[in-house]
Amino acid sequence: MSNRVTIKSIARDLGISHMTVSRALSDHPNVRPDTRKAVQDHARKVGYVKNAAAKAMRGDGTKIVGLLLPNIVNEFYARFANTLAQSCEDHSLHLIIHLTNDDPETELRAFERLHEVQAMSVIHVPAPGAVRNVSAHLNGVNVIQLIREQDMGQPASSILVEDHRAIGEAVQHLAGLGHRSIGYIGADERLSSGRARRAAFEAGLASAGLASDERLITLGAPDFSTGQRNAARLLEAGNVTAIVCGGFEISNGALSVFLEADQGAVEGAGFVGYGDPSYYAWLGGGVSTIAMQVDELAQEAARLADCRPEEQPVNKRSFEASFVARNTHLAPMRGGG
Amino acid sequence: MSNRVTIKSIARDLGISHMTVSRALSDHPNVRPDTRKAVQDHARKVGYVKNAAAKAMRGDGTKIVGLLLPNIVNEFYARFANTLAQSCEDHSLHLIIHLTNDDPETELRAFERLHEVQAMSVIHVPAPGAVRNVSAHLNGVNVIQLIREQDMGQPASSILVEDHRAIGEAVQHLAGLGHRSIGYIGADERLSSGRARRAAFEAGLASAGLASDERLITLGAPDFSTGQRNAARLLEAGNVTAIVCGGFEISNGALSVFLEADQGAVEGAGFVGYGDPSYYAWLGGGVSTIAMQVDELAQEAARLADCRPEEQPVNKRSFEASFVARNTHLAPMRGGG
DNA sequence: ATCGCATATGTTCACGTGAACACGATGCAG
DNA sequence: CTGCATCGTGTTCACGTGAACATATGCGAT
Repeated sequence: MSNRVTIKSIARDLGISHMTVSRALSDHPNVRPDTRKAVQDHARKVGYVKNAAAKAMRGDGTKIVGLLLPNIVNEFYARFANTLAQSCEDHSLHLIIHLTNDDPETELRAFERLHEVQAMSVIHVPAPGAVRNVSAHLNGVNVIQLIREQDMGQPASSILVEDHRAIGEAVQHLAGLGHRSIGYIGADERLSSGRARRAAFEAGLASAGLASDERLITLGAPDFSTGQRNAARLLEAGNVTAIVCGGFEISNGALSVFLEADQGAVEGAGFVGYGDPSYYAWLGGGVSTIAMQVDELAQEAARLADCRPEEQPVNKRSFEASFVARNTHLAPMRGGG
Repeated sequence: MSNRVTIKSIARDLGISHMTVSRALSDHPNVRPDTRKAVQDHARKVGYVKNAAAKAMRGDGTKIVGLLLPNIVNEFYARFANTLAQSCEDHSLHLIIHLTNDDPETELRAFERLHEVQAMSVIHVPAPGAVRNVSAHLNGVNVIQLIREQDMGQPASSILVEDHRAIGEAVQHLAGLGHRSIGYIGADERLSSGRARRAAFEAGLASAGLASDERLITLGAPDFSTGQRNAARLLEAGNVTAIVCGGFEISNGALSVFLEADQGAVEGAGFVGYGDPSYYAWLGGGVSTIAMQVDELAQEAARLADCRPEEQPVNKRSFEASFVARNTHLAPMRGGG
């Protein structure tokens, strides 16, 4: 049935020892050229593929990279995963995906599953919440945090988005359009990114000469409904003429409120999203937003992941985000046909 | 360094044989209850996690599922992968993702990589092109084809979208709006789905009492640029007043032409897309399209994947697509701010 | 007491790979 | 032609797990 071709079966075929085969296939110098060629030719003919499990058992490292994302539907994460998968191909890494839904329990289980397969590296967007007892699963694992930083009880590399400047520009852009009451919707203080973006927003207000008003800063979980709920609340309260978003899902949620609102309700209201999915260029005449260098983030992630943990120094890199000005005053959706 | 907790290290700790530990952890009956409890407690305390590689080597099956998709940015594939990943979690399966970009060579390499890790099942959207010599990598693998069918030189299950009726409805919907010259953009005959959708389109024309015109049926690779190029061509030629799409990427490409065109160029032109990403509900006032039961497809895929190949009978299931009527005459993008 | 059987535990082995070591053959310096 | 390095190849072992087989203990029936 599952008569797999192994180094030993090749050795039997050729009447030699399995070590000669092993050496020939890994281009070890101490093999006669003709032996090497015979082995390599035969291996190709019978379709030999190395057994990753056997290598893993020897402690040679698994070449498995785990990816933990809140979800993979949001286009930022999807695009990140897409580029990462391609880069992993280039690095001969196996990419295992787990979705956390930003839930610490689910994240913990994902780490455990990755421990099972002895993942070499784990790239993850840390879920909000207290330090979980993941460290048991991180022994000898190369941990790479994405976008957010969180203490894991052991050294970890991180790949961050530096969006301070871009968010400031967004606020100044809105101020330049005459907005004086600008609301903010972001993730709460449990996330490092939530803290940083909120600070960037307030710094932006300050440098635009506007006062910061606690009531216009609305925080919550980094999800669609937080965006939806808070956008509706801010607009209904009527004490805001523009909204800046500080999160991918939050941005989509808030945007949905703008697009589905009556024309009158959001007439003249300004909106700046977060993240730049392809369709933002079209929605409502073009959504102004904060864009990040997704492909670069992913390539850097693959680069960091392609190292045995012991030889990977802890590494921290930031990639600058940019403000994309489009049609900041969105056109709501035309009445459906 | 990597002092992993193993069944043997636990045995040493407790001064018993590793087999007693193995039996206790797998709830084998022949273990004294107190021994079992002692082992399980200790295992939990020291954070034992089973070694997947060792199990794989014994031929116990790897619980690894490979997923081969053209890309993971298109929201259909992203959503499929998202639900599949969650379902795999439920089934305790490890999900490895590979992107084929619809290229047979890349697909072949992906199969080889999955062979390396002895994937138990592979779920894939077959790339267009001739039969590749993948069969060498499919020994003892549970093959599940998604959306498209292609001979792999060995039995394979398949999960398909039955879109004949929905495409027919789309054509009739357009005919009902007065369109007489309806163009079609789809994948060419190398894909089973390309053949089926084209046939469905022509059947739709027939049942709407319209003649089929070869020149209005444009085929190509299942990608964005095919949609873009052919939509532009059909609209410029001016012998078409509506377009039906037969592919996810094709639909996005064609849609981009509508949204970026001058108001005059597409005034009154009808459009029906393929696939139903969330933003189709908003773009251009709402895009009419063919929607599929993505979550159901993914759950069924996980179900089929969670079987040792030898015990998985070949299985063929179809899920009915539906036509979603929205604002069939799209509003182009308003001039940007 | 002896046998037989069930229960609980221990020992050995295989899986595929490659490091470590062992061995014979060749070459070359003394 | 001896001694010793080098080259090509072979043998053994470990990695973690669990099946198969082996052993020990207890207990009831004869």
